Formats: sequence, C-alpha cells, structure tokens
Amino acid sequence: MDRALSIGALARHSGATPPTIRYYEQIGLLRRPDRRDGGHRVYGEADLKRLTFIRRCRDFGFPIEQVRDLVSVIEDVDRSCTEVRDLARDQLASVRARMAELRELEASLGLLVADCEARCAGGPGPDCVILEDLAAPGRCCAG
Amino acid sequence: MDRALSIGALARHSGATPPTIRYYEQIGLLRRPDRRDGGHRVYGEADLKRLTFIRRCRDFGFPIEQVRDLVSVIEDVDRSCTEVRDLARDQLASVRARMAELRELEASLGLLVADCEARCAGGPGPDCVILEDLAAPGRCCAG
DNA sequence: CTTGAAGCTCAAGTAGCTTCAACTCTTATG
DNA sequence: CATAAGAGTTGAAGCTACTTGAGCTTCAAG
Repeated sequence: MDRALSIGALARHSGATPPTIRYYEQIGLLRRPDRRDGGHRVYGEADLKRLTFIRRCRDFGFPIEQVRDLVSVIEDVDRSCTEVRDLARDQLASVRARMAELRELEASLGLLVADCEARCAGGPGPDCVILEDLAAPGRCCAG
Repeated sequence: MDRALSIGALARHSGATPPTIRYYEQIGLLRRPDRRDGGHRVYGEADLKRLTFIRRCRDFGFPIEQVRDLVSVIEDVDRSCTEVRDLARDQLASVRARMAELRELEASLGLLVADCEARCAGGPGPDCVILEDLAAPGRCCAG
C-alpha cells in the first residue's frame, strides 16, 4: 500500500512546501525520487516518513547540518539513540542561551519604552532625551 | 575637539567591526566619510554618535530597515519621540512572541531528552522508539 | 628603510529557504 | 476531444545582515 504522492501531496502531508522539498532534494537531504513520464516527481511512504522526521527536527530548531547527522543516525544500524539524546541536549542548551539573550532584550526594551513614557513628553526628535541617550557612548537609558 | 578616527578606532569605540562599518556605508546607513590622501576613511565624533545609535538599535533587535527609520526620526526635526516608543513597543511584542516560541521549543526538547533517557536503553538506531516517533506522522513523543 | 599591522576594493559565501520567469503536464469539465 | 485551470518543471536570483577572502596599498613604529 505504498501509495504514490505528488510533490504537492507530500507537501500537504509533511508540512513543507514544494519548493522546500525540491530544495532538500538539491542539498541531498532527500533522495531523488522517481519521475513520471512527464517528469513529475513521485514519492512514497518512506519519503513521507523521512521528510516528517526532517521537518520535526527543523521545528526543534536543529540546523540543517545537524539534521543531516540525525538522519544518518536513523539509517545507520551501528549508531545509537544516545547520539540523538546528546544532540538534543546541545540543542536545548543553545535554545536556553538564546532565550536568556531575549530576556535581556525584553527587559531593555521595556525600560526604553517606559523611559519614553516617563521622561519625554513626546517632543520632536532633537529634544528627546531618549534619542540622545541612545546615541551617547557608554551606558544607555535601557542599556 | 572633533578628533579624527580611523575605521579601526571607530570600530573599537562603537563595538562594530571595520567590515560592518564599510557595509553600513555601502547600504547608506552611514554617510561616506572623508578620506586621507592614501584613501583611508576618516571619521569624527558625529559618526561615532550615529554608529553607536545604530549598533544600540541593532542590539535591541531592530532590523536594519527599522533602524533606518529610527535614524531618520533623530535627524528629522519635525518627527517626534513617540514614534520611537511605538517602534520599540512593536519590537517588544515580537521579542515576546519569539520568546514564547522558544519556550515551547525548550519544553519539547526537554521532553525529547527525557524520553530518550526513559524509554530507550541506548540501543542502535533502528531499535530506538524515539527515532520511530520522530519519523511518524501525527503527534510525536515531544510534539 | 624595513616590517607588520591596518586599510583598501570587489566579489563571493553564509543559512534556509522563497520568489520569479517561462515553460510543460495533468485533470476536470463541456 | 478540446480546452482551461491548476499543479508541476527548471534554473537563477533574492532575502538578512553580515563575514570572509584575495590581492593589493598605506601607515606607523623602530
């Protein structure tokens, strides 16, 4: 029951778009599928499975090159699942680092907005103390 | 006291790199500076101030095109500081949205790692239930 | 005067796709 | 069977915000 899928059908089932699928094929992340007489790509269940895996990894934020590693872990009988765990741990760490950066950014931006409310009366550019602060070397109002 | 700065000195004082400064010049975010006889760029305090402002906006996560707007707010006498506040508010909202995404990602990755610990004994690829889950359509272990 | 650091220009590379132009193929309907 | 819409094809360029590289010139210190 390995029903044939067009690129559009594969896209719908996997959550990728047709151009993305062609792109993955181009960079060697997906195999080159069989073609119909007219040249249209034909996919099967195995392709859907693999693409689903790839999309899921991408949703997890893994960069393409790491996805390549992960795919090879799946297909290589000799490599272990703990490799996936370790890669996921690394990924978790970088997600957390990025979140910490964003938290700082959030705090700074919040301060900037608050300062704009408190210290400026909505005056024009050159009179605004906030804009002056932003342009001054050293620490900034929300820095 | 408008001491002259080389591109390297400007870089050190502003936190940008020389290539980045040249890039900003190329895209019209910084004016074209005067040159010495040998062709080297010469900057002044005004350039440092402007670049500091730009870098700070970039650190806040504003995209280049919005920085362009912000710079014009500064230089246009008729436009008000509240514009900056509004842009900062928008930016704050998108930072928060991005953070929410990352929080979900963190939770999912955490689950993935936990599942790998709990359900797999570190077996090889084809035997790992986690890898199966990731490739299966529909919901995933940490989905 | 020599040497090494810093600067110059222009071009290409990075990630991860998306979008475009200019076609061809398939499928549904009349 | 004709036709028109929609889906598919290709290769190339575009996107963000820079970074890197090649190959050369200039500057500052000793």
